[in-house]
Parts: sequence; C-alpha cells; structure tokens
Amino acid sequence: MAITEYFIRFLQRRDALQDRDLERLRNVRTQHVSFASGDVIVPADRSARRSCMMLRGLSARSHQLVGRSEERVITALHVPGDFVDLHGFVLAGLEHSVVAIGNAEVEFIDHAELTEITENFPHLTRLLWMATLIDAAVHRQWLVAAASLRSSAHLAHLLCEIYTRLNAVGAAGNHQFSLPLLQRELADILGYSPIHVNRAVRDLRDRGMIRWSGADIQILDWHGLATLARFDPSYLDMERQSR
Amino acid sequence: MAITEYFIRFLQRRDALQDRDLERLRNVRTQHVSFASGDVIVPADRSARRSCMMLRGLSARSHQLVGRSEERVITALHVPGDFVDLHGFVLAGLEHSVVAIGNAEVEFIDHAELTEITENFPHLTRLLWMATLIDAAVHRQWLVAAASLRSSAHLAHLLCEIYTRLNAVGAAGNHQFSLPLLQRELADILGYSPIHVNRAVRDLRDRGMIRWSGADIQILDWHGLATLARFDPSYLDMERQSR
DNA sequence: TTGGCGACTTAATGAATGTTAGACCTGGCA
DNA sequence: TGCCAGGTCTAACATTCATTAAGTCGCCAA
Repeated sequence: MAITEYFIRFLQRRDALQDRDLERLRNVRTQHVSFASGDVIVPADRSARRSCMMLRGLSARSHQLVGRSEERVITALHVPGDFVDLHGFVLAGLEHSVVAIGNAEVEFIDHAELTEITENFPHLTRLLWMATLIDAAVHRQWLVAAASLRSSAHLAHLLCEIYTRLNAVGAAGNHQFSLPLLQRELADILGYSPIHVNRAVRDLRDRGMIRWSGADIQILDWHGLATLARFDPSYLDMERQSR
Repeated sequence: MAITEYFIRFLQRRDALQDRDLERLRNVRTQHVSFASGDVIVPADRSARRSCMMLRGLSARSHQLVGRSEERVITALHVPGDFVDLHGFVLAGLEHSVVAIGNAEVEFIDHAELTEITENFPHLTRLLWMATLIDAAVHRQWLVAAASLRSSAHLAHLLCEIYTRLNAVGAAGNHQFSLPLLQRELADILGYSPIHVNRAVRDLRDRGMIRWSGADIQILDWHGLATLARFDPSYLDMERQSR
C-alpha cells in the first residue's frame, strides 16, 4: 500500500512540497496492519527496521518503569497522519513501546526506504526531520502543562490538544470526538492516580464544559475549556514562511 | 571561530564520523558570544537566522506562561557541546527562549551553513537530526520523571542526568560539578514551589547523598542517588552502534 | 435470568505540595 | 563598621493529590 494522505497533508500544512518530493512520497511502499486495543504496535527495542504511521485510531508511547513492572507512563498520544516512531529510524533504538489505544490501523515503512530518501531528497528529509521536531514541541508543551496546571486544567489541556490535532487532519469536528482511553490510562498520561483523574473529569463535567460517556466526548464550552487550560495551539502549527 | 570540539565528541560518542563529514564540521564558521547569568541568548521568535551551541556554562529553555507574566517553566537544560536550538533551523521558529544559567559562552552558526550541509552531506545531516532527537528523548524522560517521582527523587533524577551529561563531554568528573541554579530556578524546572525544592534539597542532604553549597555540588552516594531516582542513562543514547 | 467482572464513581483519611510569613546568612557597599 | 539586598532556610497552615475501601453501573457469559 501507499503512504497515507493524512501525512502528506500534515507536511503540506507546514511547507510547500515540491513535485519531485511528492512523487517520491507517493511511491513509498507500506505494509498495512490492524491492532486491537492494548496491542503492542512497536516494542521497545534497539534494532527496529521499520517505522509506523497512524492511519486510523490512536496510539501511545508507553514507558515501562524499572522495578515497578505494573506501572507505566505515557509520554505521547498519536492521531492519524502522525509518523509515530520515525525517530526510531535515526536513533539507535526506542526506549519506549508504542501501543494501540482502541482499535488502530497503521502503515509500516521500511527503514531502507527512508535511508534512500535521506540520501537523495534533502528537502524531503528536512520535512521528515521537522515532523519529529513537532513531536518534541508537543513534549515540551506537556512538560509546561504538567508543571503549571492543576488536575482539571491539565486534563482540559489534553482534551484541547487532542481535539485540535484530530480536527486538523479531518478526523473530528463539531467539538466532538472519540477518545477510547480508560481513566486508568488517562492517569498514566497525566501523572495522577485514576481516582484523581475521575475527580478532574467530574469537575469539568460539573462546570458544564464537557459531556463524556464511554469513548465519546463532546466539548460544550470550548472557550471556557481553552481558557482554563491556557491552551494556545501555536506549538502545534509551526507553519513555516517561504524559505 | 570554529565549532566546538565538545559537539564533535558528542557525535563521535554516538556514531562514527566519516573524514569528509569531520572536515566539513571543522570548517563551520561560528561567532563566539559570552552572556551573563539570566541573559536571553535566543529570544522566542519566528525568524531566527542562526542557531547556537553551548561552549561553556549552562543554558535553559524558558517558556513564558500566558497571562502570568512573572511565571515561567524551564523544559530543558543544556551543557557544553549541546546544539541548543538546532530545531530552530528546521522549524519555523521557537516557542520558547533560551537563557543563560550562570555565565555562559556560546557559538552561533548561520542557518545558511546548515542548509548547505543538509544539501550535500546526508550522513552528517542525519547526525544533526539525531542530536535534536536526543533532546526529545530527554524531554520524554523528564515527563516520566515528573509523572512517577516524588520531589526528592525527581530532584535526584535531574542531578544524575546533568552530572552524566557533563561527565560525558569532560566538563565534570569525580562526582563533582558546578550548577549555578537558584532554588527558584530549580522550581521552574521541576514544577514545584521554591520552598518545596528547598525541602527536597534538605532531604537529599540529610540522607547524606549530596553536598551542595552555592553552585558547587558533590555527589557523595552516587548509587543511592541513582537508585532513588531510578536513573537509567540509556535514554541519552550514548552507546555507539555500528550503523 | 443471574452472577461476575471491569470500569466508573464516591467518601474518608493521610501524605505530598503550595502559600504565607519571617528568620538567618552572606556579600557588596556606603 | 553597619546597612542593604538577595538568597537560603524554617515553621504554620491551606490545598492538592494518593490511598484504601466500598458502592454503582453496564456488559456478557453461564
């Protein structure tokens, strides 16, 4: 199969794609694989030979804690169009695994193909580089949120970000989206106990900001939620001017 | 001036540098600039034309909080040899500023020179890419630490990481180093109040793990400190693989 | 139908952290 | 020398969050 158009749109939103680069991208061969909720998509390893891109559903980067085998921390969530473990191509390996959140479909790309691109398509290489750096910008924003927001506002920030990212690729609209995360998994993301996550959810509900049943979330008061979270989406866009 | 040997060692510790790449690196022209503690080295901006590399001292990535002008969060610390804002070359701009921690010296590199490298030196380009991804791996580890460690262990983790990074480039040894951070700045890094940072420092001192006076830190019990922090340096990706 | 399981929810208690206030300590300087 | 400023340290109290325990709800399989 071929690379997802989501990713092409992701790049085009940030920089002009030359015809030659676009053609090369469209010729990338991929393997399409489906996963059920909780499945390991990419194991933590030092020798991956391919990287994956989200096609449908969500995935998370999961860090197992040493010495506490049942605990983990989630450091990133990925939506369709994200080149989830592209960094595994450049680094010696991954220090975390990638797991499916709800049912998920991904496309795997062989590293050999990426190597060929880096040797012959400098501008396209730079766009791939950029994609990994936007992930890093999101990491930084999560650090800012963790350090400066209390539980409800922290949860609100996550909801604002995920909705914005889903909306940007056309996977959500009208302030509604599907987030098949258990409260226990939310706790792994936000760094709280599951009980405290529950309090935060209740708080946002009691304020009339969201409706949340099962995996379905509706944001009733976007402005209130974004204000509470001090959400500023500019870290996601990183649109470049002409270069 | 020329690029710092610290950075060349940083790369060589991770991957073999071909002669051609090494020669190109040594021919990079830089501007050497000194800063006093607290100075802004790189302002948050959307149009930087150069990036900087640490030569001496420390710097930090500082995020100003919207609507709370006197508050900030520090999402990264940089030691000699770090290519601090290399990501500013690839992205449209920086969403944070870089400030000096203590007196600091940096070397600025024009983006035009980096562009030339990306067009003609694919392997070297990949090493630059790698350098930015190690920053991202550190971000993730900070997220893990923030989510899973209590104050003393969290502080211990920071100390273990900074010492390991300083030691790796030869800027510290014998479990001693200089960290000219005020407790108020440590609070901006760890996401605690300055008072609570003080409690954490006292706790590590009372346990006999560190000696800390002014900017000088001596780690008395490395094993105890690393165990408390559950510190595993593998995320710094310092083991060199054949590629 | 019924029982059990898993997720969600709530309450009560204690630990971790924030806030306010002020004492101490040190170095620079009049 | 004496004063001032900034940083460090401590205490008392308030808030946030973790832990334990237990109740509720919905789903599904026997």
